[in-house]
Amino acid sequence: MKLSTRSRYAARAIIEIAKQRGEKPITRKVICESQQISSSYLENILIILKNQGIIKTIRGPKGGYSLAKDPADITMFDIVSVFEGSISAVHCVDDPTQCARYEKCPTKIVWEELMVAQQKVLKSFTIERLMEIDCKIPGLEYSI
Amino acid sequence: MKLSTRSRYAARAIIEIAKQRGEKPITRKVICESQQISSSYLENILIILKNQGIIKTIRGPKGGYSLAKDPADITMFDIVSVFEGSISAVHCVDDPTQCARYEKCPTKIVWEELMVAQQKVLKSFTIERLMEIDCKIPGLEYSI
DNA sequence: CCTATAGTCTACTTAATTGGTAGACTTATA
DNA sequence: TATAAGTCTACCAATTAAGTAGACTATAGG
Repeated sequence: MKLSTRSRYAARAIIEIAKQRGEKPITRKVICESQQISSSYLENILIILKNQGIIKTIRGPKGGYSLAKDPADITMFDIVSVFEGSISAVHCVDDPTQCARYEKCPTKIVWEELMVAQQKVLKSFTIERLMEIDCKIPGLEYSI
Repeated sequence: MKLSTRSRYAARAIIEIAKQRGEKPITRKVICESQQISSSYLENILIILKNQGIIKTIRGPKGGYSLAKDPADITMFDIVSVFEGSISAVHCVDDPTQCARYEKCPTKIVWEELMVAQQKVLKSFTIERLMEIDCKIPGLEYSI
């Protein structure tokens, strides 16, 4: 049930990007330095976010990353689900044909409710909302 | 965010054990056959459940597995948390000292709410409740 | 046009985890 | 005392996660 570091790094990077408030793109170097994430590793993550249409990029000097849509239209669910595949805990919840006993399986009900609860929480957090929560503490960084 | 097969097998095995309703222990062989789980693999899982005081065992002929407590006192949270470690998605939610920025980290709030929501769902499902939901369909089995 | 900046692509490495298996050993019933 | 059961130790293979390296491409600005 652990979230991959990819999801967590993505969340932190997106917030860093959102802080620019559309003024100018932020470079990967700056994100890495403030978030203490390896640049090459973050590259993989940002490419995926770009392909998902969550962020956009500009190459060359003065280039960098910026949000592809309004912070109010990006949720934590959008970000996390890219890296965790489906967020459902069990395959059969996504694809009931996978399990012959699906219709009457007692445990299935647990996994379904779990997924619904998770989605609800993740969808409730937009980047906009997180920006309101955010506050800068220079000199401190994440350890995970 | 996927649940390991250990958790899922454990849940299914526990339900199988609970079906005996304390009459006599059920052998691993019987559980495996009805649940289509490898006996050696399930052994590892059942040992862990035993060490957690969730089930108890009797060795030798007429031996097998039975619940160590009342089905109403065993929740899905008890079972899942053994195999997933903590169910929290991120370390810092368990141990805030791990992260220097914890106090004001905007993403932390998401992971915390996620954990709370998960716990709530898992704790709401007791084995007793699942037994009421359960229904037998002989000849069919789980595919996952 | 050249150069420096900054993203992109491909491919690798390493370590951990997951899922699973084998076989010797212990316990206890009949 | 034979046999049915759980237990312990140790291994194996496949996958995924995390991270790295280096060549390549695009573009702003002089």
